Amino acid sequence: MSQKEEQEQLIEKIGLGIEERLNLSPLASRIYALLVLSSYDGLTFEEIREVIQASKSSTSVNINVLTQLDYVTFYTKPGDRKRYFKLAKYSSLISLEAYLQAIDNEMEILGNINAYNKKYFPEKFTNEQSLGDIFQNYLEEKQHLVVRTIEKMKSFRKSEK
Amino acid sequence: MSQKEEQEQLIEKIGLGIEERLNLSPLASRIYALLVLSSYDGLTFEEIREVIQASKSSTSVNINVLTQLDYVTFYTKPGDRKRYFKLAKYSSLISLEAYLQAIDNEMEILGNINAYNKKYFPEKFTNEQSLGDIFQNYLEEKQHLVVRTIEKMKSFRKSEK
DNA sequence: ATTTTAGTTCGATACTATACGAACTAAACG
DNA sequence: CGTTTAGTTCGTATAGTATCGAACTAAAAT
Repeated sequence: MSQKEEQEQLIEKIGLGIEERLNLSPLASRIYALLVLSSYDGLTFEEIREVIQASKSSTSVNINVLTQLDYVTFYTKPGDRKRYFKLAKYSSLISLEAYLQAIDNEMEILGNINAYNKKYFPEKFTNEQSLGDIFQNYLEEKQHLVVRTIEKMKSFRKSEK
Repeated sequence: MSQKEEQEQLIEKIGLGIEERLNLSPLASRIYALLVLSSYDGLTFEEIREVIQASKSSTSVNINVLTQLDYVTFYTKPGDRKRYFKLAKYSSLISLEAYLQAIDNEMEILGNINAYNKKYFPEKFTNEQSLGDIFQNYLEEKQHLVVRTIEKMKSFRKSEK
């Protein structure tokens, strides 16, 4: 299998994952995926278009979405109007921060549910808690893991500067 | 605020979360949310319809989706044609198992990406790994956490029987 | 046996998301 | 100054859900 074929197949595979995890459009996800596989040096608008086979307008819109979300950055070269797009080095940090938000939200909701049930069904609430406890414990540990990972990444970034 | 109002607001809030996390339709998510708040005793088809304010057809379809996915079960009473729907006791186990699948998939993809980059950009690959390592480590720990939680839940279930 | 209850299935409609082409802009080049 | 390059913006087409109402079915009640 040629590199091109390998690349194409991987883009589809990664793209589907991105689409789910980050809630991006298929096209944005494919661009993201392409950049994951090409992140060593930036790709131009036209290079991206050629691989992804999308119109200028869609390419433009979706690259902009990705840059606005800080998943993608670009650099320019003197005497060259093109932009060179690449995956933001800390895109994984960005997405983890978003994920932490989601976890916090889930924990808040779980709190709401417990409060509601305690208020309106106090008698049934006390027993039969263990399964809920296991889940709550899981959520807390996951939250800690994400927080720790974010910290690790940040301190790595600091050490680089 | 009345119980009804509180319930309505919580249903919307929980529903949005479910919609994202489990990729269910808005209506299915709301039904799920309602059952989370009423799981002590089952609700009938009509009771669900009334709270959710959806048509019979949509209600039917979406309850069936939820039962097929094992998020919801029902019981019947002798001499009563209605079904009483409630959240499956182990719905959280079911969704964690789905989540584990997603993590495994993500890890496989990460492996694919590394293999691809190693193959086509071997020189750039060796240095600059640390950030990727942090992420990979995070994924592994998350996987373990989920596996451990699933085991806890299963052994809890066993102890109940 | 006919009516009611409890839901199911089908086809139509409405809504949203995704992507496109064509016309446009702004900078640089010749 | 006119043209090319590098993209942007706008309105439109299309496709894929989600939900609905209406007609249907199967079991139970009268």
